Order: sequence, then C-alpha cells, then structure tokens
Amino acid sequence: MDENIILNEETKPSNFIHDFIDEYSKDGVYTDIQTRFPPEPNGYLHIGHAKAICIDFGTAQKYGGKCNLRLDDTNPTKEDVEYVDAIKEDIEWLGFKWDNVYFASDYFDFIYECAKKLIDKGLAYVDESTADEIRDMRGTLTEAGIESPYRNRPIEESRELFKKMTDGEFDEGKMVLRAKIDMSSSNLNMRDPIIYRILKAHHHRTGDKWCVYPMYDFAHPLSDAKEGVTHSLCSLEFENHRPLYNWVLEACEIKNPPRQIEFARMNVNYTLTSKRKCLKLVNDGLVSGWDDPRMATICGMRRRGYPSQAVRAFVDKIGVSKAYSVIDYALLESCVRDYLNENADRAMAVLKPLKVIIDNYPENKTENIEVEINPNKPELGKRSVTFSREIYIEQDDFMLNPVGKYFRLCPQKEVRLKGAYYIKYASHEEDGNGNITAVHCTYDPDSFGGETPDGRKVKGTLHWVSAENCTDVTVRLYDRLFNVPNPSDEEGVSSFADNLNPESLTVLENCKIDASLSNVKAGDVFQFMRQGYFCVDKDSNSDNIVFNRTVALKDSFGKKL
RNA sequence: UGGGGAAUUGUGUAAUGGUAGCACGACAGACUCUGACUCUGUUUGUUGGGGUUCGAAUCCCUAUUCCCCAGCCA
Repeated sequence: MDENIILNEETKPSNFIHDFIDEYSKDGVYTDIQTRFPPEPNGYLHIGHAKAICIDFGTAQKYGGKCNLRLDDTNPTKEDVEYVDAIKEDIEWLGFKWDNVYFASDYFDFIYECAKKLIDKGLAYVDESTADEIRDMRGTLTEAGIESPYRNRPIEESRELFKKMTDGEFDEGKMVLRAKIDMSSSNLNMRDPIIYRILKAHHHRTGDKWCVYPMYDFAHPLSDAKEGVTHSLCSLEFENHRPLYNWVLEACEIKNPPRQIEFARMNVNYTLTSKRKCLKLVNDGLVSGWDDPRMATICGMRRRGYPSQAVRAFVDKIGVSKAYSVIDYALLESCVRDYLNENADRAMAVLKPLKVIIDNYPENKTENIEVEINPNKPELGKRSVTFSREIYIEQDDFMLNPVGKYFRLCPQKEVRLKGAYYIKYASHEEDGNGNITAVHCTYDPDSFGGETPDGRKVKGTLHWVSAENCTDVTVRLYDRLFNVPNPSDEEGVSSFADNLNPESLTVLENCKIDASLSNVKAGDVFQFMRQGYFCVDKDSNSDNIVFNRTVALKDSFGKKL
C-alpha cells in the first residue's frame, strides 16, 4: 500500500460511523470491533461496492478488528459460484484482506434452529395464504394490514407444517413461515414478515439439502450474530429494516447483539451501476463485457488502468454520511491522475503520426537520446530512445497557419524535440487533397540534449518517436459511456441507447512507440508524455500491443484528440 | 395524505453555541525540456420563515424539498 496516497487522519472527512464507535467504546461496550462485507454473489462488484468495501474493511482496520467476507447466498435462484471468485479477486485487488470467507449458507442449520425456536415461542407461524393474499392483507402505506387467518393457529400445527415444508412435502408458494409481529405497524417490514419460503432450487453450495430458505431479513442479523459482528454496516435503504433486524436478534435471544448502522450509497455521475442496465449493455454488445474499461465495475476500472490506491483515495475523500449525493466523476479522475503522476513511468508515443524529416540531419545516422523515466523519481534513471533523420510527431503539434497562443511547430516558431534537438520548419508535403503528409525541418546541431550554448529558449517541447526504430501499436481512447449525468434516471429502451456517448471508444491503429518499448506486458502502466496515462491491455499479443488510455492529462490548451 | 431518513458554494465534505474551512471543478497568474506536475490568487454556500442567545450551520418552532418502504429479492 502506498502510504502517501492515503489521506492522513487530519485531512480525512469525518465519519459518523467512527464517531459512533468511539462514543460507545468509551463506555467499553465493544472491546473488539468486527464488521463484514456481505455481497450477494449474483453479479460483479462496481464502484458503489468499492465504497462499502472501504467502509467495512477500513473500519475494522482502523480499530484493529476483524472483517469477514460473507457471501449472502440465501436465494439459490439468483446466485451463482461464477461470481464468488470475481468478488474475491476484486476485493483483493482493492487491497483488502478478509479474516474469513463465510457464506450465509454456512449458517442454514443455525438459522433453521432459530426459526424453530420462534415457532416454539409463538413468535412465528406457518401461513398457507397465497402470495397474492399475503400482499392484499399487508395493507398499504397509509392503511394497517389485517391478520392472516393462520396467524393464531396452534404452535404445534406450525411446528408440524414447517417440518413438512422442510421435508419437501409442499410445492413452492404453498406456504411460508412468518414472524408474528404487528400487522398494524407503520413500518411495513414489521407486518408479519416472511422469514422462510419454499424454494425447490439447487443451491450452489448446499446442493439439494434444503428446500426452504431463509429470507434476508431473518438470515442477515443471525449471520452477523453467528460471526460475532459488532457493527453491521449497510446502505440507507435498510434503515426501515433495522427494527426488524433488532427484533430478530431479541426474539432469538442473541447475547451482545450487533448493531446495524446505515450510510448513503455512492453515486457517480455519468456512470451506471444498475445490474439490470449493465447487463443490457453487455448483452446488447454495447460494451465488450463486464470488464470493458468504460464500465464502472471494479474489473472494468482495473482494466482501464485505474490504480486501486486511487480508487481507495477517492472513497476516502468523499466521506461517509447519510445524505444522498452524486459524486463528480472528475474527482475520481483527479485521484487517478494524482497517483499515476507520482508512480507511472514516462514514455513517448505518437498517437496520430505526422512524419517530420530533418533535412540537415545525416541520412543514416542514429543517436541514443536519454529521457527521464519519472521526474518525480530521479533514482529511476533514464530511458534511451533512438533519434533519426525521420521521426513522427503528433498531427496536432504542427499548424501551417497557427491560431491563438500556439507554441508548437509552425513556420514561425522554433521548437524542441523532447530530450533531442531544436528544430525549425522548412517546408512541407501535401497529398492531392491538400492534406499535409510530411513536414521538412532543419535542426540546430548545437542543441543536442535539448539546450543550446547561447541559452535561447523555446516555448514548445514536443514528444516524438523515431521512424527508424519504432513499433506500431493500437491505442484505445476511452471517454464517458453516457452523455447524460444520470443515466440511471433515464427509463425506456430507446432513450437508454440515445444517451450513450458514440465517442466513448476511439480505436487508433498504427500509433508509434519506440521499439525499445515493445517488450511491455499486459498491466504495464505509462504516462505518454503530454498525452495521458496508458496501460497495456490484456488483448495484446506478440503481433500487436494494445494500450488503453486510462485518463488524459489535464489540458489547459484544449487539445482534443 | 402512514412511517423512516436527509438538506452547508457547481460537486462532495468539515465546523456539534464562538472567524463557515478543505478537496474536486472553474477562472486568472507564476514556473516549466510534459500547455502536465507544482505554486499563488479569485469566484460562488448554511433550503425558506420565525424564535432562544452577547453570539446559531449548530438549540427550539414552522414550512418546503429530496430519498427509502406495500418481493415468497438482497
């Protein structure tokens, strides 16, 4: 972990959860803090999960406690092992280590015993109403519900029925186990919530052992309790569930029960985290997959080249509160640049090449030019690249008729080739359509290394790649996937597609890098000077290297690639 | 129109009765062998209305706005 990217305690936004823990620790209520990160293994983790992960693991870390990864797999019809490994990989990549990996299904026996106990205590009953009937009897937001005709059936009857449910004697939907709480509660979750249902589905871990499965509201508090969780941190939409969470714990006579604390989930503008909509992007081929670098998934960000340290710094900076918020994507990018500026090796690459011929440079001569690997880290030394008579520069770095404060190559100005020589425009070649195909220049032999004996200054310094010793590569430029700040607000199939940014991906072929760089491997990260940060994509092979642009450099000139 | 939450600059977040600060963004300038980085400066804010107080973002009253809840999902 790179310490200098992590905010120190003074500059961190406050965190009401930690304030809460501090408050109670004073009284010695909690000696060992324990949290958990409880995803359901039914999809890929995204930027929103990153916040939860940082809060869950970070809180345990801060207090020297434990944090388990718990896969919340109480609904076999929606879950799959496929996701478990992906979830683990993403958490590890973010830089967190769990104390244990558990599954809610590890506790099915315990949870089942708790259910039986509730029946015995008269706090749960088997209801044979249909789903429709149960919904109708639940009442509405403003009207109380009515009690089920099965609500006051003898305990013994519920006990036997529950046993038969468990033994598979009834079809799905035939009956459910309900907690007996209060049908007139203003909190709908307390109107005799269903705690067990029949599901004749194969479970990815328990196989066909069970045909009844506990509901989230029943399984979650008990799983927390079973593991010894002290603080069950979750997002705001579970606030209404807290009374039920506490009810379950009390009814099951759990000693030292965990506390649930809710925080606001993270939203980032121009991104989508909705599972349904992301799936549509993938299925419709609008993106290349869940790890498409434009996706706000953890694996997408990883492939895009976002350093995990930057993602963590981002989460640290946005703070923890209960207020609904939409974070500006620019803050994430700022964190990414911040980390990469410090840590990425510099290199030169020409994305849209324009041939430059230096007329007074000898035909067959080449020289080695040294360019610093990272100005922030002189100890890394220099990179040696080839200089020759013919080189490539960026098309944007030459203008025949410059406008505004243009201080790159143009007929009026002398410029420096990074680390090499000063050059001046001499003439240019055009094709039949008036496009400039090459620029002829002259160089000042006394300016080797990028400085002259007379000390004259030039304003512009251009990156370049030798035409003699270069390799062609593919570069993928990414931009935001959506044109609207909040794509999740948009409903409907057509508007969904309408809001996509048609320029979210631009593929550039025949980009030039110095041949000495052609041994890079997937995951390698560079700053291509004056352009941005790039990483080598996994699609690279021995024939062709593919770079992803992680994020462009800030550009106050307004250069558009 | 039931209940549960939340409102501080463009965005996010501090300040828990005592100078409304920080970060990102934006804008201006300095520096620069990356129009980057760095540095300096500027701009914009306590949802409205009352009240308590020497003093209120903070406490009280009231209004408004936004979010969540009627899955045998999590």
